[in-house]
Amino acid sequence: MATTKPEVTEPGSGRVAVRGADGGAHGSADRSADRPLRADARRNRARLLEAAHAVFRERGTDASLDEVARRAGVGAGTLYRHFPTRDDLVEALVRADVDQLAQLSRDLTAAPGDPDAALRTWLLAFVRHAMAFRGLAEALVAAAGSGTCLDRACHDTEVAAAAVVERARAAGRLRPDASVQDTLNLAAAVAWLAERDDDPDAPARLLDLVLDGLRPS
Amino acid sequence: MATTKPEVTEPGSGRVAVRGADGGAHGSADRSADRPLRADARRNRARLLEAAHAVFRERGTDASLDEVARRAGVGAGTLYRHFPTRDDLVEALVRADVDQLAQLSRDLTAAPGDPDAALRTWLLAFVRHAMAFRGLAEALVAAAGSGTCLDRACHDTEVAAAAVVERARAAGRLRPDASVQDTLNLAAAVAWLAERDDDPDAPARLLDLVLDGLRPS
DNA sequence: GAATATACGGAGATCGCCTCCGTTTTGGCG
DNA sequence: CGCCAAAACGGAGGCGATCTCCGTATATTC
Repeated sequence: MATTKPEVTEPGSGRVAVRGADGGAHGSADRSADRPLRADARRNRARLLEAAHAVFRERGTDASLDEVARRAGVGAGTLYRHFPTRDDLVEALVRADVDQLAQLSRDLTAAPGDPDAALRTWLLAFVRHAMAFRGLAEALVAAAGSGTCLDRACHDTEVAAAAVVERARAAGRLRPDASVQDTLNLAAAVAWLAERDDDPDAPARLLDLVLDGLRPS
Repeated sequence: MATTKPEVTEPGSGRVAVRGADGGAHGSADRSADRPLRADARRNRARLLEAAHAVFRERGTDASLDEVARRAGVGAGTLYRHFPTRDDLVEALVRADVDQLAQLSRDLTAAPGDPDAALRTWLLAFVRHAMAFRGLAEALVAAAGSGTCLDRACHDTEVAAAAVVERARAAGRLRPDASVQDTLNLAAAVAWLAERDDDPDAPARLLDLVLDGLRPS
């Protein structure tokens, strides 16, 4: 989602799906048996994702969830059953992007080539993804390491980042005192800054500024 | 405020004060005549600032304004009369810090010494101030150039920054393609990252990372 | 010690979050 | 089929936050 078209049909369309956040304020236990969703449930889930995509794009990740439900043509209860917290919804919207970033990381580290350029390429892709909705960068940084559902996405992203970062470090193109976390955080900060700037190459420009700081002196 | 003690008595205690944000959704015209506030009004204003300081410190700049009013022992109407928007309140809380930063800028540029070190000193002070409350960095960046009341604070800060930045640039210690805005924005981003990190020298560490990127290669 | 401008306060309209539970739909099975 | 239990739906409603409106109270002025 997000950058890619509103791909309504989820990867595992006929399987699993809901999975309470559990880490959050919602005490409800995990739905342990993961039987396939009923037809109407699947349909509504897709509608919700589509509506959320549209609404978040217009108003940012802080948009009203009731509005999402309204625009999806379902009741509020249905929304919260599928996505117990806002983060669950964001996570679902961002999932495809996260997987794409993981793939990109694999591609870049497999191919021979400048590890430095690869790092820049990957980070720029990350920044672009993190700018899919206003407030997303914030949500990602806030979720990192807090056990939230969105945290899964953060963790996966961090793993993907680690490969590219470590390769650059091994090639002596990254200062040793800058961790993977630092790198990712600073990239998120770039997205955070660039998201309120209509200049289309603000992301690249800012990223290059901080990236120069991350190289060894 | 913020870093300094809860200095309740405002600089111009007997003069001026309210000044509707005007740029916002509040259509009411400016209170043109700036006659002194009535005694009770001045007292309530001070109580509000004190309460806001405490509440924002505990819960960040997104805290409930009703709670601020409650804790100040005044009605909601009184709060909104004094500070029509949340930003007005934040601006008032931050005012003293802004002036202090302006002073620091003057001191640093007047004194002889390494312009590079001066830049770092000033930016670090800025980062510290921007971390006074959770959410402050966000509010500042959001307000910049949006005509809001908080925008005044941003502008003053930018002026203060410009002096220090331009001096560093003149000494060839800053890359030419990094503007004052960039510098300040990146420092705000550092504050934004550091505010959810309990490591007390995260600010300095992160600032040094980005500062290295801002120097000429 | 009025008179008047000024300021106060809090009830209440509106909106967003989230839950609860009566109702509806679906999918399997005889 | 038609029935039934499980699954899912929906929206009313409680709660808390924002912000306004206006009757009341208080300072200042003469």
